[in-house]
Amino acid sequence: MGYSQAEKAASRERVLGITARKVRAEGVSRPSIADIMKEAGLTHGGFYKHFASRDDLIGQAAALALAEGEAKMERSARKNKEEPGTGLIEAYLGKRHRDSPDTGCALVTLGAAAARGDQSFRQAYEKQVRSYLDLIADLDDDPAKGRAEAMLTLSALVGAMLMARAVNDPEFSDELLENVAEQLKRRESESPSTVA
Amino acid sequence: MGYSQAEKAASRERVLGITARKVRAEGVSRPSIADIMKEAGLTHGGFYKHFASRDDLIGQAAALALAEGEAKMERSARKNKEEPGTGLIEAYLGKRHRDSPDTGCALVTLGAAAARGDQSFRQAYEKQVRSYLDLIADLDDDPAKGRAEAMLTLSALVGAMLMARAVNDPEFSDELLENVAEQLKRRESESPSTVA
DNA sequence: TGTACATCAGTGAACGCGCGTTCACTGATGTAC
DNA sequence: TGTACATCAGTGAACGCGCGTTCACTGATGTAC
Repeated sequence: MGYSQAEKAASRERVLGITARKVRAEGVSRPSIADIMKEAGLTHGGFYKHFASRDDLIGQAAALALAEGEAKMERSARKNKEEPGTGLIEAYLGKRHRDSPDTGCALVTLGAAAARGDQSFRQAYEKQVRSYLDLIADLDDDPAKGRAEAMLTLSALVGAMLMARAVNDPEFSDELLENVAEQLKRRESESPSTVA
Repeated sequence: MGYSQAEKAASRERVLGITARKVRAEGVSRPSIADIMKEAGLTHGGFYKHFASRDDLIGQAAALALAEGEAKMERSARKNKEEPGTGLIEAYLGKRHRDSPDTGCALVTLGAAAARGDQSFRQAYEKQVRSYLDLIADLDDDPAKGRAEAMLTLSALVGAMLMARAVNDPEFSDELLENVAEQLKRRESESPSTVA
């Protein structure tokens, strides 16, 4: 039927965005090209006008998922509070975040996949980890707080969310999120600030 | 050729153990029945004498992987120290653990899969989380330390290992493990012990 | 204790389906003149 | 500004491979007598 260059670019971005969501929700191996294209309102044949292969798409979508997740998290954190440090903790360990992995932080959903992935996947993942560490340091009131402390905070956020999603009992899941959030916030306020 | 009941049981256990390792190393979707059976020294046809379906095997293997991982971790922790609390932290966040995911803690490798999995998978995962929390409480010197503190510790262990494996730069990975371990050990020794 | 026979773990060929990839084709876009 | 034509995004059929699953068959095991 003939399509303009703008339409092509729009199609590409639509496919990429849909895949970024699917990858977080279903993992890197499950989403099929046919399903993705159908959700984008296209047929599977045209796929290769946009991407060299399925791996190519998944790689780009994973990188996008990582970037999207953090951007969203940062917005929530800054919006919630005049104390964005605890705002981040509350947003990250919130039930809303737990219940919408498809739009949430991809460090949680893509960690195991990145560990088994190729170099570019791991680089994208690492970039996001570093970026989160900067964000945590940036949001904190106490600028003297160290890198090591940010690493502990990020590890606890990611680990708690991973487990809260994987566990079967909803109450236990809530308990995990709430307790870890409370511990981290207390740590934040007590602020021993004795950096090594 | 004819096989004894003991041989059948041995085959079954071999297949299950191999799959438990493969599942941690490659995820739940990748390992194929043919590959698993070949590694067990068998042909793929006999598979259904032992398991109802691929899903059946994967489910059982995931549960086994979770149990094996923790048992191994507990052994390392108790062996390493007269202070098994810090022993656990060192064993868990050690490079040996990072570099052998196929025999390590499956909370890390199977978290995202469990989140997308069926109820029995999630129950097995949850059981292991609870068991780890008990273990952490048990190993700690200070019996007054609370459940919430154990949750923070476990979250940090799991999150740090997830990221340390996913990141590309080996030095950064080391740094993550070392800093989080140091922070957790300091927390352990300072022991504010002010339980809510 | 020895013999006859049913069982069933393991084999390897075959089936069927899903899915990534290819390809000939269509027709509006967008450029050359 | 209008006309001719090459380009190429999108279509849908077809291909081929991997893989889960089935099945007829084999022959030692282990039980019945």
